[in-house]
Amino acid sequence: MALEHAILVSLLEQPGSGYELARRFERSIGYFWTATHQQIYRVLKRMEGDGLLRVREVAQQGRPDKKEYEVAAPGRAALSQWLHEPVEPESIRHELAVKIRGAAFDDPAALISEVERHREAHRARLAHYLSGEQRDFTGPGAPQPPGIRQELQHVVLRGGVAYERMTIAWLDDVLATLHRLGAAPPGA
Amino acid sequence: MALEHAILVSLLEQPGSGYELARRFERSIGYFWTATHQQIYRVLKRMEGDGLLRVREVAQQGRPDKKEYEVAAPGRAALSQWLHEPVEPESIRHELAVKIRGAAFDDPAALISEVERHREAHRARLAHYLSGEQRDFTGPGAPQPPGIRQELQHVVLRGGVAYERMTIAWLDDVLATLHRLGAAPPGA
DNA sequence: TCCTTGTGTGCAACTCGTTGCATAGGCAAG
DNA sequence: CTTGCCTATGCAACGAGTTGCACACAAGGA
Repeated sequence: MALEHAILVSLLEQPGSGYELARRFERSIGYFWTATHQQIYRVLKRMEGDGLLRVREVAQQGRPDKKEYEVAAPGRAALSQWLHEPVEPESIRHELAVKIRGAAFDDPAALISEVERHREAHRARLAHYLSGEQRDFTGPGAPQPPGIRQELQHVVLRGGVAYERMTIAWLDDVLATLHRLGAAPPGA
Repeated sequence: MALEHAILVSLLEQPGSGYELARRFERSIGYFWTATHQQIYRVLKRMEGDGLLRVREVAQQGRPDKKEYEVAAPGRAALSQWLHEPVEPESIRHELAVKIRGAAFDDPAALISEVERHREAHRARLAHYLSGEQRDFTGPGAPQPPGIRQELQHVVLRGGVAYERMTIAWLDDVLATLHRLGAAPPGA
């Protein structure tokens, strides 16, 4: 059900079409909740049917028409209700960790390039977060003083930054461990 | 498909029944991959049908019989193949982050108790990891010198510890932010 | 001219994952 | 002796999420 809520939040921040939402889910909101355009279109249709959203056909020039969605009163109420009920702390799912444990039954050194690839992806994401932070929150163009919305978006972004930094440090630890094991004789 | 691989790793570490696997997915492997017993039983059946696992009926006294699974040669090969192909870096899914951004459209202060609850859950998980680390890796009962399997399990556990520490620090940041906003006048 | 890229929406089929329920025996506490 | 918990396996139904494909039009480059 969380996709619904992520869509409500995103549409409250800014009304938009399914396509636009899909692109937001590649950045911004997508940093901590992912969805494909298929899923988004399907859920938007259902939410509209449930009266959570209003839709408006918008003609555009040089582009196909779009359906712009915005949050209706029941949608706002649904979000508010969800905010007041507890959600369970996340259960992490980390494929790479499974691989690392699995490497004990194969060749640990073969994982090195894979881990380096992940490290590079996280480094790039961190750089991306930091430039976004500069642009939207700490740079000269940022709203002064920041509103509640900016404050909350910023603290979420700081979480992303902390996550990436922690992950990069851990991947360095993993690489050091794999190199150490590569130097030692293999065996189960 | 990652559940299959997590099961292969877990059964290589120690053969066992669906029930036993389900319990491992509540600790150990479950720290970075979750699954319910339903899913596990279904996947075990499929994997056995695909020849990845061998099954053996084991009679027990005072308890129902169980089916003990162990990895067959094709299962080992499937794991090895997976280890050699790249997986995409994780897309995080963090419901609490969605809530925090959503709080801008409701009452931010109402989230405080929820965030505190999460903080407590992460604190408990960290304590649990640390005691497990002491028991299995850094304490006096740990194997000396550690084998490859221990080294890799340990580095994964260190990742869990780093994750929990980072998360607790971030939740403190979130709490400070929410308190600061609570002192200021509300408004969208 | 054709091919690719981008905007915009959507169906169909599938796998993954969750929830509720069912069965069945043993064991322990009230 | 009944209630509840633990071990142990499983079905059925649903919801969440992915993948592949399709259509339609516009713009730009080869």
